[in-house]
Amino acid sequence: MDHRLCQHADYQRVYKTSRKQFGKQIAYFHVLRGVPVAGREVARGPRVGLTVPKALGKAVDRNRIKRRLRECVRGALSLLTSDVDVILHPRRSVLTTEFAGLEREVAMIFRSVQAACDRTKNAANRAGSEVEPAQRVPAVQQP
RNA sequence: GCAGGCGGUCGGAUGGUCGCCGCCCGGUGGGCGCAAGCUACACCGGGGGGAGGAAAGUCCGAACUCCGCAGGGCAGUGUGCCGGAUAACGUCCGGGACGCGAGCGUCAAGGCUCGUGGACGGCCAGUGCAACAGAAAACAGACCGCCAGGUGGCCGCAAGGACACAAGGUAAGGGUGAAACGGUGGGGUAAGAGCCCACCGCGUUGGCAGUAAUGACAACGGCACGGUAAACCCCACACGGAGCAAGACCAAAUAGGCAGGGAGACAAUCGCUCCUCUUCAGGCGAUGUCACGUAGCGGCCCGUUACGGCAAGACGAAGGGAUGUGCGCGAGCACAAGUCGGAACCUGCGGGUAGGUUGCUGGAGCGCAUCAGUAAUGCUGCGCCUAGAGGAAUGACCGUCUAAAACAGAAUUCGGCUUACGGGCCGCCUGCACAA
RNA sequence: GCUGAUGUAGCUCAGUGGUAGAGCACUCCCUUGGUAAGGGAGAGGUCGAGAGUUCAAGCCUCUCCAUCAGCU
Repeated sequence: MDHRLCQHADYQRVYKTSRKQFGKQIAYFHVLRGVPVAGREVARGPRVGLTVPKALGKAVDRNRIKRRLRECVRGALSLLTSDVDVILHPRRSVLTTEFAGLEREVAMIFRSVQAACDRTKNAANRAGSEVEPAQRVPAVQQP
């Protein structure tokens, strides 16, 4: 299963339904993917997208940022277990910092994302057993 | 040897561990097929390939694709010494003239040699522009000046001297400017002046050399023809427009377009028929029966249940009445209410979106050699295949050379230009130092 | 990727090749008991950068830089 997030529509969904959170050198968005709609195939497993706008530098610098981050994501992907979409917004300092520090940061982000997913899933299960789910994320999951 | 300038060339190498994107081969599974086999899907194994000299800026030129197009002209845009190269070019090569720098030479200039630079046709077709300064800025003119002679008075014994005035002569000197109808030297003169002479510049003519640009030479002229065309313009030549997000093919859902079906029959009763009422003609509806369509259920042509076939869909004739508007003193007359649409559903067709496939890399290609050419380049032969993605592939870490490499990332493809760039190598020129 | 447009004072914009301007904003003065308005004076510009043409460039030509917009 592809762990990349590609479609423009997917990006829009993540941006709409989540709030920006900040790490030291990377800002990130994350959202749980909804229940599969009948007749529509939905990808399983975590997906990660990168956004590197033109303001971060010229083509060489942007490519380098993406490559370093992809390498970090490859190492830390096993930390994400649920069906979650994550978007990373790196800063310019990603170009120059030590690679080991970058790896630590990505791992930390993924751990916190996974923890947040577990929390919301448990809350949804408890609430969904009796009444209408009042939580924000499950409400959005309805098609 | 060092420093500087110009041109060319290379654009980190190598080893290890993980990882990314195409391609090829083999295997397994899936799918299709009676089979042989095929396969665009998934996985595994192996092999091989994977950014640039500028990939950049998008400044030119092409290929390719679509649109337009009888033919010709105007307008517009671009190019602009000559010859050659090329698919083409604003590019490249060679040559010429000109500018700049250095050296040699000269009293000085002209000149010679080397290097180097550039959008280098035409102001003897026409029109325009030139602030300020200056007397004067364009078929020239005279401010301060200079000048023999004339007139006037003054000084002086005289020779003559200085002054003023009018009419002239002159352009050497002063001064302004970016630019003032040739420059230097000599003669000449009242003062001057190509007025005359020598050299230079310029122009005209002539033949000579050269494919040509042009060059050198001779004779003559006697200075006229100032600058600006990256001012309008003239001359010569070239040019249709858009661009791979061009274009082609396949094509879901939803909405919408077009065509057809839906839009049948029978009997009686009760109704409707356009502001309203009455009558007539025609038409229509509801209820009923049968047939039909759609959906569900039952295994089925069949049965059964539900729904559907629409504003009671026509618009004609005669007469009476009400309302509104206009006209009319009024009686009254005229006009108006309101328009033409077809439903659910089914079938077919065409356009077309998401999405997919293609265009997509073998080409005006690269390397080597021979030959032609001063060269750019071309012919021939041999060898090579060298990214092709689609949110977009080359990375991370550790070694060694060696220290951390500079500018920087393909997106339809080529030929150029321009701009950015650490360092290495090669060639040419200049200067300095040392040695012979 | 392709195609266009624009850069002038702190801001918004003018500017036929001949000394760079307007409005708002800023500083000082007058006016007022004080403020605003009004009047007067003043400061503020590498005309995005660099070359070229020209006697002379904000303007003409070329090359760079930055910003904005359109095509999907």
